[in-house]
Amino acid sequence: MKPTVHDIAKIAGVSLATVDRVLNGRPGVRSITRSKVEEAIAALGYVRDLAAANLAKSRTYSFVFILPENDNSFMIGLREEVRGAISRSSAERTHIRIADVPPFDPEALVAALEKAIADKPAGVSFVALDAPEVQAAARRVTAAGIPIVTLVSDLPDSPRDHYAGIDNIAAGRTAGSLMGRFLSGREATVAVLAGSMLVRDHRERLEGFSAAIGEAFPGIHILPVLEGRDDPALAETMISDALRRHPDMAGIYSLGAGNRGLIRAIRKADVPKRPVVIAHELTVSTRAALADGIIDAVLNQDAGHEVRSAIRVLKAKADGLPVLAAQERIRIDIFLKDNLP
Amino acid sequence: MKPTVHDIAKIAGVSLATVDRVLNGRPGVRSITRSKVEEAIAALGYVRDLAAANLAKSRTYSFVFILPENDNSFMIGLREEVRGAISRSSAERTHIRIADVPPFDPEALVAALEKAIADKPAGVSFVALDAPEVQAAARRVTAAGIPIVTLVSDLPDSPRDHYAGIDNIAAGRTAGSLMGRFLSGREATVAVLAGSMLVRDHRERLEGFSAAIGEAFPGIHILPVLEGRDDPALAETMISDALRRHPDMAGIYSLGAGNRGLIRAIRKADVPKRPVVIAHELTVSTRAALADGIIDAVLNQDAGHEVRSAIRVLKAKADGLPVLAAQERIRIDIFLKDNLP
DNA sequence: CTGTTAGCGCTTTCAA
DNA sequence: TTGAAAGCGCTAACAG
Repeated sequence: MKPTVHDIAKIAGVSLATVDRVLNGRPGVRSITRSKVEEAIAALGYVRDLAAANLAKSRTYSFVFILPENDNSFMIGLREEVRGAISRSSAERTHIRIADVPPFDPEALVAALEKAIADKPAGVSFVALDAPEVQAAARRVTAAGIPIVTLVSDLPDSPRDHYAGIDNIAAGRTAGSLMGRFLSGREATVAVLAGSMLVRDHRERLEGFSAAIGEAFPGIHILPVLEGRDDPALAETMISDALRRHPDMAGIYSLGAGNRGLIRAIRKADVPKRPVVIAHELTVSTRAALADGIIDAVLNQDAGHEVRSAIRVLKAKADGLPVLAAQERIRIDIFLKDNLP
Repeated sequence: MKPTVHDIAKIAGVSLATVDRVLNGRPGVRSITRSKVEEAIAALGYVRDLAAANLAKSRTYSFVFILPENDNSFMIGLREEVRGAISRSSAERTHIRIADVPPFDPEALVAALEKAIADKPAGVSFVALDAPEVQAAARRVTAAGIPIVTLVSDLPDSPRDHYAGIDNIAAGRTAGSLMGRFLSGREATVAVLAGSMLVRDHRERLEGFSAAIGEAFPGIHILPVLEGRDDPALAETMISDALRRHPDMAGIYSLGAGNRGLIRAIRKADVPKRPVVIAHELTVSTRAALADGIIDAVLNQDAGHEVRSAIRVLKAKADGLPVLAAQERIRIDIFLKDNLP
């Protein structure tokens, strides 16, 4: 039989309450008593039954998820996943609040973090913006003893406990390699469509893409980045223009959102040969374009996995437990039309 | 406050024991009483607290995992993952037994299934072999009320509750598409190295590969399949021979195991240009070959995910609970040297 | 500083 | 056919 607190109490010759105090590092135990209990714990190889403990405490983990009110499919999907987690709250002993913030607004994010601190939740998860004031706010969250998991976009040089998202440099490199291979390393001109170079993810993807191309495919020439602000209409205009100016354009890497516009531009384009297109995030539109052969590959991060992982990690951190690294690694999914889920 | 059995008892005007009997569909309740209780349950929107129930029952889920004593890296890794799960047993309230069976031996698998039935576990998971006697045995497991999750290799036309593994036809198609794209659709000869055409996974991968090539890359000619029995030494000989006979060979698809031999053969080969190589399963050797540029892409199934998923699903089935399909879908991971984990 | 006692939400004898 | 009461493993008052 698995040892319980009773066994410890018996062996150490103390009461349940004292065992509990030692187990939970609460004060008010003579060090001599404490060590007797600790010996018994070690001798028995005791491991606490978290479920029973949570039952006794009628514990629910309260978390705050701070999400940007972005209207692209990916962010909408991410929010949907958090809602899904909320609907499973009772079974998972969680209480999750979604805090909405305007996109790309560090001030608003800081305010939301302050509000979260006031709530004293068991954990906070947010889509980070790479700004000093956000880092400072994150430090305050940590100082308040609240675990942090950054979601989708990381906050380096901050004390966040975990990042639930992909390695964007690696994603960019992957896109670069695929582009190079699909173009067979021949002389070619490729365009890059980004949302904004102010966003860290986009900068990193571009960095990885350029590096991979530069190292292995010297014949490929990358045009200056087009910043489409993740806006379909703007993306459409920019890509149409670019295709007109460079009718020989052999490839397009779309590393941000707004792919609906990109897809429209390509469908309408009057070019001898469709360019190789690699985009990010599997959405209704990119999926359809992949199936139709308009897009050649889609790199994806699984929003559901990210949200579930963030919750698991926050729980573990709240309980001071280790996480299963392999389970929490967010993959860079590569989808061709052949392996669509 | 979340409603509890006490609330139900109060509202229905019965005792806890009766509520419990209704909740668990146990006999000995007048139908009039039963409906009173059911009304109360519905009115309150009651959902049972599984953790509390398991505590009261001091329940542990006992599972049997039947694994082939195969000595390739993938199977070794799979076994390692099951061991990892065993080491987490106490926290996860599971008791997992590994049953070893000789590989590719339907009789042995059937015997192991029979033994599992005798154990009366809460669930069984096994790497299926596609044989009628195995299907029959699986039916007996189901008849005994034991949930089944097939692992890595599926058993069609059987009543298995779930399959924790990848879609091998899609994997083959993916390999085919990548091969075609990497070869730019030019005239080319490619070889296929399989373990055995008697294994369903391998047949399906070949089927998908051939289909994808046939549909989109008519210039590519696929040589007759080489059956290397997942044996490195044999694979090495076969690939070396093939490269000698076809010095112009442009690609190799290795859809089984034994990749160490394949890699050695390629390293030693005296050919003008290295072929494009696509292999399955990320192992120490395929990983190194990927990094060195010997292998161009590796398709992988995450053994850790498969095992954790199998356990989650078996638990859910044992409790009659639904599963989160998105969480349990095993992806076809595509690794280039740029997105290695 | 330490122990007693009453639960958390559910299940399970054992009586009635 | 129903109910009372004890208990799963742990925690949290409240006394001493």
